[in-house]
Amino acid sequence: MKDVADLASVGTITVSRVLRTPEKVSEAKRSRVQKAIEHLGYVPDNTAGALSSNKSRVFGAIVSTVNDSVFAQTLDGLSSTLRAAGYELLLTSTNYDPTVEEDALRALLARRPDGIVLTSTSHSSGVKNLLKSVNIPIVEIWQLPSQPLDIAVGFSNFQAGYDMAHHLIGRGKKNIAFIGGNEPGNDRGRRRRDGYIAALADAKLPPIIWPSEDQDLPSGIELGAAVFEGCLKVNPAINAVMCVSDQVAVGVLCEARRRGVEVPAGLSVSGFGGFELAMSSGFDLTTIEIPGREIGVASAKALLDPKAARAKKVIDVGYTLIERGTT
Amino acid sequence: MKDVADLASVGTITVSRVLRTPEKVSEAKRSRVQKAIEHLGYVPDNTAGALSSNKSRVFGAIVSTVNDSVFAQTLDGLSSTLRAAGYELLLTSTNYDPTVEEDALRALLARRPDGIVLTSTSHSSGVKNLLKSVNIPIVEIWQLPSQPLDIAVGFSNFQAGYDMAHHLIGRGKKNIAFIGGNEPGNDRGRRRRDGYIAALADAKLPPIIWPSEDQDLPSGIELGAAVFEGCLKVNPAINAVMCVSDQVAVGVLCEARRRGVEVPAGLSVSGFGGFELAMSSGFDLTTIEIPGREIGVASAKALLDPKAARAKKVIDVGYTLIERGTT
DNA sequence: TCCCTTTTTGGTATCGATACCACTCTTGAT
DNA sequence: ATCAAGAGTGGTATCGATACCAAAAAGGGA
Repeated sequence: MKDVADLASVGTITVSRVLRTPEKVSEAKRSRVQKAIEHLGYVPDNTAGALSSNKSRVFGAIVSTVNDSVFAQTLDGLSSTLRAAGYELLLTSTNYDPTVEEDALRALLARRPDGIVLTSTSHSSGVKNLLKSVNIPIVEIWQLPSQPLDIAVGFSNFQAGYDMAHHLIGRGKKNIAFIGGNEPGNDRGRRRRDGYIAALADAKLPPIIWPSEDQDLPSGIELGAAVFEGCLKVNPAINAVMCVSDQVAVGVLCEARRRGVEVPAGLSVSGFGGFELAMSSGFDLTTIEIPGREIGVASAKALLDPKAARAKKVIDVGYTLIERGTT
Repeated sequence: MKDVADLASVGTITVSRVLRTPEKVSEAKRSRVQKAIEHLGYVPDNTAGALSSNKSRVFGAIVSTVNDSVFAQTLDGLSSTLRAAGYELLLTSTNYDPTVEEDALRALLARRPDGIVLTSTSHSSGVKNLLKSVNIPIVEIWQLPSQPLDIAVGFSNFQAGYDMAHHLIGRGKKNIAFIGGNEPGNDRGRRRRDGYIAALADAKLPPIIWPSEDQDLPSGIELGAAVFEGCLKVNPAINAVMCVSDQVAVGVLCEARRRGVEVPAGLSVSGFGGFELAMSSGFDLTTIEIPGREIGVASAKALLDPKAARAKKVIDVGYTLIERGTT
């Protein structure tokens, strides 16, 4: 920076101002400095800037996994929006292991981020204390918690589950099973199941949950395929399955087609998530779409302007129930 | 840090050593310092450490998208391995827009990463100059470039395309079409297609490529579904389709089933990528699986020990051709 | 023309850790 | 008993930017 300042015959502080607050520097010097920067190929050192200004221009994210298409969209929206504003994203994934969260957070805080995004689950007290001790915006995403730590961006899984069950009931189905949602450390599916249970209770219908907590079955597509042997065999009266995810639903549809089960006449199927495949003509699945990218964009905005976001506290981006051919 | 040092009655430098090189501190002081750290809830400031030691303990990654399951696995492997070694990952995605790469890189370099991972495509000269001017390990992933900038981790798309075409030829198919691979800014699919063309040339068979460059068709599953109207109608003799991705292949399979086309007797179908769905019993797709996570892990190791990695220069993780029911 | 306000500019201290060097204290061999 | 080698420890300068304050330059009205 000293070199740039010398070449442009200005003070170092003026170089700093050209980069951070160009409007405060006169046109003449600004262009001289810019030319010098280009000529020397100067790349500023943000670690030094972070130390002196106490602003790292970096945000941290702790997510359960990047390996999920809707989740990836959120990251995409987050990172693009932040980068457009001159910020970068420090990413950490926990792989659904809650014991990792505190370590990951500690490592993140050592990099002095200007804010943190994390997936909202039940956090350990260590995590809560760490978050309370730093004075930066905290954004919890996806599930809207009843008691947000600071700011929350997401939607209600319970309500989504309720709505979908209500939709199936409205189609005249009386024996509706809920498939999946027992993966440990992922309570989002569980909340959708709770919504399902509530909707069936309101309609005075008995809930059927499969598989039960103690059954160890594969997840995703394979679970869907196993429905026919495991769930429908025990209870052949079932004429609708509400799946915890689109992946499971696609598994059910593939297997139904193979067995010649008519959808939706013989069996209604619904999904959740807006998985690309489900939208395609080949499946035509009724599902609930989550605006994944929008969650990312809204979180980024909350981080960039925490004052405005804190006024709202909870930002509900909603979801869309899309009725298609399988119900 | 001063507070911790005072509480433990040691010098600040000893506190620093407890955190970075604990083996160089006597047992007694080490535990005293550790107790003080815990008692005060001290979280070290890495930005200061980065400034003085010239080591940020952060690596940068520039990827085209996180929204792709195999890609996400790579990120996952990368981030987990780095975190286990006490490093963090600064993530930037370009959304397949090559003009973004230079800006993203410049922003990344301002954070003084200890190394950089980027997807190997043709880089602009600005990007190359920036990379040359910094003296840190650069790892190019996925496609193995003929002239690596520094270190490369991946596999040969050309060879993969060649092998799959060879496999189909070996199954006795003579009229093999290649579906997809024309998306702009993504030359990996194009290389697989080139491998296909080479294999057909070796077998003295005519290549059939669909869609042509100027046709504007959807990508992914929808493209697969469109094959029957667009490609097979023009050339009904085709009895095998080699798809640029598993998504496209799944689209073909769904539509084939609907139309009652027998697979593989009437039409062989192959994919690429190891998309979860393709592995499932519902599709049983012949495909080429890429060890996405392994690419990430190997890249992380290369970043952490560049000397060893530079000795190899190019690390080929290979791929696996998995013959299943569709060919 | 002069004085006051506003804009533009630069000097210096500072952020919090680590590198470097110097020093003390062991330990073990002669 | 003496000395050398090495382990353990601390003081101080330093990394490269920005905050803070002061000063200079530029307008603008009387």
